[in-house]
Amino acid sequence: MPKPVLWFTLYCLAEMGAYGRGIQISTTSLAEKLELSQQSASRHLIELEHLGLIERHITARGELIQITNKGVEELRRVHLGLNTVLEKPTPTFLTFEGEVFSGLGEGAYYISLRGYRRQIVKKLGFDPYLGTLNLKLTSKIDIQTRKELDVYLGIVLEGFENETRSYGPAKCFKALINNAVEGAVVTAFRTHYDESVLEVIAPVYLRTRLNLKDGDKVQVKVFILRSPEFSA
Amino acid sequence: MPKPVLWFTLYCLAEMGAYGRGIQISTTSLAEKLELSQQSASRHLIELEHLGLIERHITARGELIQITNKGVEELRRVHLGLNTVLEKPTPTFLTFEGEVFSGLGEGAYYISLRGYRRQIVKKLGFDPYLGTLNLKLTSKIDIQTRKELDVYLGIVLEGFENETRSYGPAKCFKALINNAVEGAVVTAFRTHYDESVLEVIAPVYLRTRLNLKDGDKVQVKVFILRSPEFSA
DNA sequence: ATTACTAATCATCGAGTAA
DNA sequence: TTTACTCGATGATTAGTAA
Repeated sequence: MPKPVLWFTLYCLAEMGAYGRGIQISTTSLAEKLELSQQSASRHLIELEHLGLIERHITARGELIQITNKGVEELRRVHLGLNTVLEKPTPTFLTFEGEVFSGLGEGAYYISLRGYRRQIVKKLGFDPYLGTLNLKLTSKIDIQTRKELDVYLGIVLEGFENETRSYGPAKCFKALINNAVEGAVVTAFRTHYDESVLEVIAPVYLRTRLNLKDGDKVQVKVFILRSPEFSA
Repeated sequence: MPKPVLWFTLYCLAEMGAYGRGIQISTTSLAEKLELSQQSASRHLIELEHLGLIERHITARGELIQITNKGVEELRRVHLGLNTVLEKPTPTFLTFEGEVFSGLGEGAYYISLRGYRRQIVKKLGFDPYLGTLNLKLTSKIDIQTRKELDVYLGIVLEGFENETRSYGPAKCFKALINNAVEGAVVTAFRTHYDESVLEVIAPVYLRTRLNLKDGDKVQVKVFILRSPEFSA
């Protein structure tokens, strides 16, 4: 979590449209909105950039500011917290629809590692098929929803290291694929690769079990744990 | 708007349950959550109390903290802002159901004042019947929703003064009563009386027009202006 | 215009401690 | 145990100004 003052500046930027389309603004006008000096606005932007929460392109007449995925995550975290506090119903599951595509087989590699595999058996309750089903999310709303996963509590697979290298932690959610097979969705922890992809694992080979080929549509129901995580 | 640091402390308190039931907590344990010193936690609580955002009852072993309506409003304001930013659909109207009851006739008094009446004609487009229909909200969800009105933009009736005294500003929302009559809901601006009451005005005498007597249920559809207000 | 440096100012914080 | 004071240290903000 960034410091409250910085979070607030980030929030202000978002209100002005820096999420998505991005905005062009001068530090002076930002300062007015924040009720701070031009110098402080400038410093805040520098610090937010260093934290990786915004991207900037400084031009002659102001700067182009865009909130990064990491930045949106910080906003989303508080949003979820407020949802809970203000008694907005928190979903118990999220549904996605994606198209099957072939990855490069890294999924299979990671799952085959004993460090991960043993945790999957223990924490998810099944011995995974050694491969992942990659789903490309196409609708805008699904991609949007996908990002919400980042701030929900999931089942954590701890990072570990073997002789060769070290492996980071990952976050899983139990899931139901095509309303038929129980499995899980796996997301790397705090690594922002492609936000429009869902990686699914299951105890069985999903392609044969569900008779899938590239381009087929698949529905996934992802189960959320109650409260949003709240930590740095 | 309180300072960002204080807002954040307020938010933390809310997360711990200080909204609604209230919490018993020591400044030391609060300090841990905030990652601040006990002294700072203490100071924050003092300041929040001075701002009227929380109420405290200090006991031998910690203090009882309760977030006030004003405090919740501050949280709600940011929540709504985040809704907009994160592209959650903002409602265009809110619906309520309440029971008719007889007030003390102050409604009629206020509306009869030229200072308000002229603004109603001009800004709401009708000449109001000189009285209000009081609705008591009974369901918890309606009372909850009623509070949301505080942070939405409405049509503002400016305050004024006459020979006798001065009158504060009020906020209105156009409304549809029982899906039949067009009128408006009036809320005093930043005065927190009874949060479970809705005051309705209309160009006609609603009790005869809709054939209402005390205790009858009435549906009200309240129309919201686009964006939430964002100011002190 | 801009952004952002340095230096001076001012607010906030935490240590120590009283009640 | 508590809360919350004083006060010196820390850190954030603004003024002035360079680029």
